[in-house]
Amino acid sequence: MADKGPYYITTAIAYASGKPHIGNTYEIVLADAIARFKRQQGYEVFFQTGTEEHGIKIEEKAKTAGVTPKQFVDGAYNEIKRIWDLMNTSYDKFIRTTDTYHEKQVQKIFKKLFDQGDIYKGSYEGMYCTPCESFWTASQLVDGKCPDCGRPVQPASEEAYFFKMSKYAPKLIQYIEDHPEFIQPPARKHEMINNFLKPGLQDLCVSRTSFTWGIPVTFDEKHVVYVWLDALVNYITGIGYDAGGEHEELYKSHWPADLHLIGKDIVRFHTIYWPIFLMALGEPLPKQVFGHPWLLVGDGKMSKSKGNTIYADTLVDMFGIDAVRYYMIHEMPFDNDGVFTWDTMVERYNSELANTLGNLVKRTISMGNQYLGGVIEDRGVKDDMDDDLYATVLSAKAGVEEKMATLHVADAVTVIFDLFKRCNKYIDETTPWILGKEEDKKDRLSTVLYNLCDCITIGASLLFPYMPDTSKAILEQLGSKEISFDLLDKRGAFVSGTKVTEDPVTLFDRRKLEDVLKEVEKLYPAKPADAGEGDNDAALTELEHKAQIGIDDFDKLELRVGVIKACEAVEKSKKLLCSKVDVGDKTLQIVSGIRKHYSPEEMVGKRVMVIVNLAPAKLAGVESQGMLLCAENEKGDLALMTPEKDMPAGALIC
RNA sequence: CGCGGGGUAGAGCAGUCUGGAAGCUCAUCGGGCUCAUAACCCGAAGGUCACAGGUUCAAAUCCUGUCCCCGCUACCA
Repeated sequence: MADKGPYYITTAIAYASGKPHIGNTYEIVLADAIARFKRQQGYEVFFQTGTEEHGIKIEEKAKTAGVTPKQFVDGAYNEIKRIWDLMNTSYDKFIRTTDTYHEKQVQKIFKKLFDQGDIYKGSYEGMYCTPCESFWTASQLVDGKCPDCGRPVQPASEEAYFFKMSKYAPKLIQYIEDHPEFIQPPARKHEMINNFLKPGLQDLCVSRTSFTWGIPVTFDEKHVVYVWLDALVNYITGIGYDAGGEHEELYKSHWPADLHLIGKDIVRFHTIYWPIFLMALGEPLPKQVFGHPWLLVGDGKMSKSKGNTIYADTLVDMFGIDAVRYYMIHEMPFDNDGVFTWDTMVERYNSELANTLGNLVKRTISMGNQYLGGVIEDRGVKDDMDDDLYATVLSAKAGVEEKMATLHVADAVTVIFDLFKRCNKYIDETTPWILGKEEDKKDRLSTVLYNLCDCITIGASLLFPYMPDTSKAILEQLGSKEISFDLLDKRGAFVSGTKVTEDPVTLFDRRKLEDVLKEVEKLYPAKPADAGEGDNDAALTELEHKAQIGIDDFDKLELRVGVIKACEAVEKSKKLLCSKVDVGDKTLQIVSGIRKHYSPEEMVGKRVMVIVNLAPAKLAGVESQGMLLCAENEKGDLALMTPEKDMPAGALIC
């Protein structure tokens, strides 16, 4: 096969905080399909994935678990790698940000950028959480509070290193506009330019002093390198970049990357910060960044028996590796989030895998054995029907290439399954079981079955990048060999006279939805029905718990019943309501992000739970002097907390 | 008037750039076939292509306005 040159593809590195769920697993499978396809086309592919192992969160999780951070990430790494391997992904390199060579390069890179003036020492203005000793930027805050402990934060400043983002912004805008294919899907590009680049980039804080589980800055040891700088450069350190210019061969041949495959949530880091870091280092920018949508877990009707966290290994146990790969690859729209449901999983499995594909292979081989003793020869008795069959089959390769060129991976798979469907139709058109009964039609019969084996060989070969095991299994049953990609648009992939297997195995056993649901029920036992609807059953959700506190911590809070006297929408906001709340001896003005759930009218008169002694803050320019407490479920629905008996405004909650 | 994406058959989606008889999968109904995994093949029913205007011989597709949904951002103390 012709060598088409290097192709470097990466996934984002997975955060080593626990077992990856199917949403995380989707990315590696998608990347694997692309990588395998590119190899098939003849590219010299290098496919990198890995784990991000630093940061305060990991430091804390390790503490909670009573192990060292390193022990903790070793465990997470093993689990992540196990899932990646389970999914049969063909990565060439698995990088860990705790790998020594990576840490060394990060330190050299930091130093280099400092020496050339792109990184400078300044002070970090941010929101500080005293108990956690952590700084947060406004965007990191969760509900305006510390994302870790949920407590209020105060403005503060500390010494930190900054990267001069603004210096490179014009060059980056130019690059993005000159390379319309750089950010995919295109919608993301507009978000980046309009939300970040056009308003002006802020310098990025690239060091922290608030935790130690990170890569130390060599010349100022109380600082560790900010996690994103550490993480992003994995794409170059993994293939042998050296900040001193002593690059390894792999780096020379494969950088810049052809594709960074990442989740849509981190597009900003990959299309703004990462390119700017590279510009500062004087290295070329990656050719394309694709922010893929998310694979979500929907709930649908059978909610009682379902959880929110589904892991790939659970699915593999039930359906097999390739069926899960198929689902992940095929059920995802190009730029909309996809949803996993058990119904859809079973439906795709039965309809496409068992019926269309599995059954096709089985019936073809069975007929070959039944009528021809298993030896399939092309005896040259042709018919117009054959040309029509081949018209579809031989154009499939071009169809797949076209779809893959724009990363429409799901559509590429559809093209292949259209091929298999056409084969099923051909069987009905040619009625081999009738030909088989008449001695003088034997030659025609043989040709018909030859054509089928030929077409299935082509289809199975095209299928390889997406469902490698299935592809191999089909070819093996046909007695066929792996076919060079260049030959997949020509007749004759299947060698005339080949003997097919005597007892074809069923590739995909049909599954009954009710049986699957029973298994699911066992795996995810439903919580005893307490509420009426039960449609947001959280039985299996792993809740994140906060550190235990003492009664004295609780005593710091002043919680009282408040009565809402007046309420109006905050004009400049979509989410905020501004309420005047009577808390007994005074009326507080409180701004809350609940506009989606409550109208100003219905708020008035409600008795609610209020934190009275929260430091005031401005939201959308409006001062807020407290906080209304709400319960929130995983879907984001909110409900105000109200006393279950009538209590007066100002009643202490304790 | 912050930026962007979307609203197409019961469900899930394609088609919109480059106007030219509304398509795919599943589900439903009818028929065919029996090699095969209750499979496979054919056909039918089912859509005012969010709404209202406009351009055009012709609009799901182009233009204008309106209504909903969803991301991102600012701001969910």
